[in-house]
Amino acid sequence: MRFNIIKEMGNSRGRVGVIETPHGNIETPAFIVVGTKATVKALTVEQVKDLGAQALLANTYHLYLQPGDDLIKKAGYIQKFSNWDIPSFTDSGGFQAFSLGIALNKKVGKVSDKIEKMDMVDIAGSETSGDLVKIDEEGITFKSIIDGSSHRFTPERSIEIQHNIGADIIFAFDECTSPHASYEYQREAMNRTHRWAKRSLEYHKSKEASKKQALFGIVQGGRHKDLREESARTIGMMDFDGFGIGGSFDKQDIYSAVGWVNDILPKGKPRHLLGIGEPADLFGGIENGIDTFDCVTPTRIARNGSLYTRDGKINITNSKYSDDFEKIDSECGCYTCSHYTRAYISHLFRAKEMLAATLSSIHNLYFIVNLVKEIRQSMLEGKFDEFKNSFLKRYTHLT
RNA sequence: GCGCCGGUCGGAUAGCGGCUAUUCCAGGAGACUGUAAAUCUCCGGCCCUUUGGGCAUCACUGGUUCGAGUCCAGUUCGGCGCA
Repeated sequence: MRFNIIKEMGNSRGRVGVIETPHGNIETPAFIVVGTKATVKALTVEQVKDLGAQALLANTYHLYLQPGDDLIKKAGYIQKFSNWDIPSFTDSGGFQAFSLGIALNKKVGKVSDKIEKMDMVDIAGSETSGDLVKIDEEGITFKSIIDGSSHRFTPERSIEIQHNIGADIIFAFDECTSPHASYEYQREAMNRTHRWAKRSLEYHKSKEASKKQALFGIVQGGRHKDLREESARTIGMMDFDGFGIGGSFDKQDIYSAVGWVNDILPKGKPRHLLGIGEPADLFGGIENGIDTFDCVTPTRIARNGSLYTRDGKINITNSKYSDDFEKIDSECGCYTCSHYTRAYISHLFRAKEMLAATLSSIHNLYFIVNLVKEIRQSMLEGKFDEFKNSFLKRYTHLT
């Protein structure tokens, strides 16, 4: 993998670049489409490519459990197995320490609106007590979400599985903490993640796969400036090919946290912001030095009836759309908008037809993927701020 | 005409003497950020001084009872059977 920076913005941390992988280039900034189980839900990979996606991201934990990483290797890696003939990423499985642990247990998300002190006290003590996950120094013990069987991931095992899956860019094994975790716990988890990063890197470098697959280290530290900076220094000094910024955020502080980190990370390597992708977050991330994003939001909310428009999100199942014969977004050039109306999509949801998920996912992914492309273009033209302001003004209905 | 069975929210249901009448569907709204998500949450009689409170309600009328959707009688509507 190689990363070339084409242009740096003078007035912010933003940059335009190209990541070269064995399966093609990614023009950055870019939105990476999530296909956890080696499929983007409701879509064929041809549909995903047609809407403009440059790369895909799958998940180590899910593919290890089903169908098994050995099988994917045997099939000819993920490129052959699932016909993903474009650049690909795999997440390390570390996020599941959070999503199947404390997040499930306490029903909290990774991005928090309101950090309440009472919650912090309640949750800090039981941070690792999720029913499906146990964390220790060596690794993480999971219960399978499929059959309840017990499985263990260590940094070495995660990398081995990711080698078997064969994505172009893979991630070090890390621990994602709850935004409600105490400072002390965030520090403890961050330090563990650093030790795991070193082990992930050493294992990776010892294998032949490291010549084809790039390994990104992950910066943690929650929403605390000192921890984020310490994590960026520690991970940034290691010989990774690029970096992921992970963990939990206070909704208001995502961009500042990203900025703290990117001021420290080496400039010449790509930075991926893990799991963030609301329109406003894309602008905030990019101007703070993020090169790639992945996020489930466009596809998940699509399946649940929420669709992006230039004027904000709409819930297409609302009764007022049942006889609305306009496009989802009047300015959208996606396949869905060029062929179907709001009324039709609304009908498909009410009738519980599968096509609702497909057409909605195409639209939302197109919206986000191409928004990032527009942002990239605005950067090349030196009009980032102008584009950002006009987009967000309209999207958030603020005048 | 006689007999039997039944009428509970828009639909379908639970409840078989007790305190807040259940659940599912349809309907309305909201949530979702490295996917246990085609998922989840909330609303659904009326009124008020609405973080609460009050009054109703199980076809209708009357009765038994401390207490009735529930038991009894009649009425009414519907289904089935027999003439």
